[in-house]
Amino acid sequence: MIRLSKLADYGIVIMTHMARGRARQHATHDIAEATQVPAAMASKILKTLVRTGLLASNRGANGGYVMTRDPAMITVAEVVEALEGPIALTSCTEEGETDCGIEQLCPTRTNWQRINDAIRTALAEISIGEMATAIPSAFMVEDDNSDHQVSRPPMAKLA
Amino acid sequence: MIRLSKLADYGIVIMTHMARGRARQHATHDIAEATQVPAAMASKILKTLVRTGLLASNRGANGGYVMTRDPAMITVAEVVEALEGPIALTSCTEEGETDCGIEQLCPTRTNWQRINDAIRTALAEISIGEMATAIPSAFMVEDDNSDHQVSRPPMAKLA
DNA sequence: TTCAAATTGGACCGAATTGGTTCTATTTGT
DNA sequence: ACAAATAGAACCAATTCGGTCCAATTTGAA
Ligand code: FES
Ligand code: FES
Repeated sequence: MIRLSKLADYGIVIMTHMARGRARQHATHDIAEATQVPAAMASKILKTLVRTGLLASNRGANGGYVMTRDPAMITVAEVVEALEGPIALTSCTEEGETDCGIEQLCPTRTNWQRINDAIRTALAEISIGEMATAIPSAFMVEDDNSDHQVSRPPMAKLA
Repeated sequence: MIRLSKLADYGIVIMTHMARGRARQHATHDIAEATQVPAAMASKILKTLVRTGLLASNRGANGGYVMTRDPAMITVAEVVEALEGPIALTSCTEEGETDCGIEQLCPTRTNWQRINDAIRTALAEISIGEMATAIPSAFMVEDDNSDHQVSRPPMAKLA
């Protein structure tokens, strides 16, 4: 009923991958290959993740991307927000858009806010760290190609 | 970060309106006027709400739409689902789409499910009744034109 | 110093989705 | 018979989205 954009979907997959790998730094090419996200797409995503501060980059030869924080401290909400742009709330709740006289009273408005909050909270309660390591390690497969792949099965649709 | 379609947005506004008005039956024209949703649009929405069973219709002259349930018993989740089509979960979780070998183990998958559930729950925890009547009645304006309007300010963007 | 491996930023495009309209058929009260 | 409604579907325009491509820059290494 609510669709998450592929950008965000991919973004989470990528972050999860980076969190899992023991390598501290990852190059676009490797990430794309491992996650099956089209390289150009992955690049685009990585770039914006840098802009938003969730990743840092080392340019030039032997460059790559590094997570700036402990994966356990990064929420999926952050990743999604980073990729789907600034969190635009209901137009009514936005600054300066005082069109419908009864702002202070309108029940619909406050209820929407409740819904908004509920969703954001849900998304903020799961960390990339969890996404990456929720499997009991005993069950982990040898070669880490068990990485979550996007190939055919994208994670896209929500709820 | 997550956009609700205008269809769903409008749908909720319309249902809320119908819940609020003391009239049991509402004609498309009146609803459109009251909510500022373009008439054709409103019509389309009402039709599908009937198809999904949230509304009943009386055809012919003096016809109109009626809620089939107590507004307090209708959740926003239901309205949204009714209008945005069947709830498609992650392709991986859908039947028959067993592409990525490790379904049983993939942590990402189970976490997505958690997120999905969290969101659906959030949406299911607010009833149309609440949307319509959350204001302490003491504060209600005389003429019910204080109805939530869509005109300029649509409720569209979520979280 | 020159080359190759990387990231950066932005423009760009085709396809899918969405928001919205319109038209015809059907039902029903008067 | 007529008018007021809903039913259903086709249809169109505009936006958004998924994805690609390119020119510029940075940096390690031969
Ligand atoms: S529409 Fe703006 S407050 Fe209700
Ligand atoms: S991608 Fe299907 S289970 Fe992880």
